[in-house]
Amino acid sequence: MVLTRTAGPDLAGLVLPLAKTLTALETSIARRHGLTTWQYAILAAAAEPPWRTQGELAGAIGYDRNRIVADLDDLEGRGLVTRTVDATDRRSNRIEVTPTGRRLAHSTARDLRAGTDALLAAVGPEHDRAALLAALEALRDRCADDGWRARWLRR
Amino acid sequence: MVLTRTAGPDLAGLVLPLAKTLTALETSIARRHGLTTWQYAILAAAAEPPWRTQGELAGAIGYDRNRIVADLDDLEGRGLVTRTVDATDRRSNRIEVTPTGRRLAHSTARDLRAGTDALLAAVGPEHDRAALLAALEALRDRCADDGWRARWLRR
DNA sequence: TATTGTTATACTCTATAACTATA
DNA sequence: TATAGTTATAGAGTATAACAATA
Repeated sequence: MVLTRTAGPDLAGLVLPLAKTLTALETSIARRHGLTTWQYAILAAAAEPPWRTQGELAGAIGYDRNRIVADLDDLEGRGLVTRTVDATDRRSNRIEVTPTGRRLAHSTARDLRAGTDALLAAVGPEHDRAALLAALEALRDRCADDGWRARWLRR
Repeated sequence: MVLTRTAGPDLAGLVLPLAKTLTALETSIARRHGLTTWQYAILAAAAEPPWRTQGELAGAIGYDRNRIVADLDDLEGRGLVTRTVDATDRRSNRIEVTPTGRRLAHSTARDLRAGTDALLAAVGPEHDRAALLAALEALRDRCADDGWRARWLRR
């Protein structure tokens, strides 16, 4: 969101613009396929069993159970997912992706993958790329570390 | 913002959560120093000469000339910056950071730096860290590349 | 009483337009 | 007329609360 001007290596100054671009890429690609980024996330997450309820689905992609309703209304209306009341618990809905929805999710994922690959090509040889991804994984794990979060993210 | 489930290395799935955490870190640290992230960005950018006008300052940090007004009102009211009409062009304001504002910017930057360093410590030896930063720079530059943007970011 | 889906409401951040004073 | 600063307004995205049906 913001520059953090410091003398040394500025991690935020490197990562934040990159994240902004990746978000724009997701938005652009999803849009070309007639989806919002959340709709694509829903489709992609729901495409892999086990089937989930609406709430679980929302939670699985970091969305919320309130907003997912309208998106599912739209996806269902376009024949990309089906919503059926669970016979064992009539409060909850089972979400299933139709073959059409599955194809759409796959083609979107393919384009998205091609776009990020075209970005990653800037990093050079294969082993540099692997090292980058490994380092990013280490950072991602540290981000989830309770100790680090308690020390640095408490208000 | 969103998961991009693909088979191979998922750049967005690695970078986006990291960016979210870095943003949360900035928000948290700035808040501890009584600032919003934008206010900190303003203070940090204005702290280094050449002195700028409001609009240039906003542009320099990716902010906009409308919203910076209220932030400068606040910063000025707290004695962290001064706003003086430019004598050569009475339409524009010259923004200057006070010694107090400078100290606040520095202490905030120090904490921010310490937080990201604690993250980067997860990456291991010094040369791995350097390689990561170099790779991120390459990605950042590729993000700005007109060819890539035209191919992947057009709507 | 608790939970699932649903709807309504409010809040934050951002984007656009319009006004003033200077040039 | 054009520009810098300012103000007001509208929009997207998000978060919170309340409701009906079901358990």
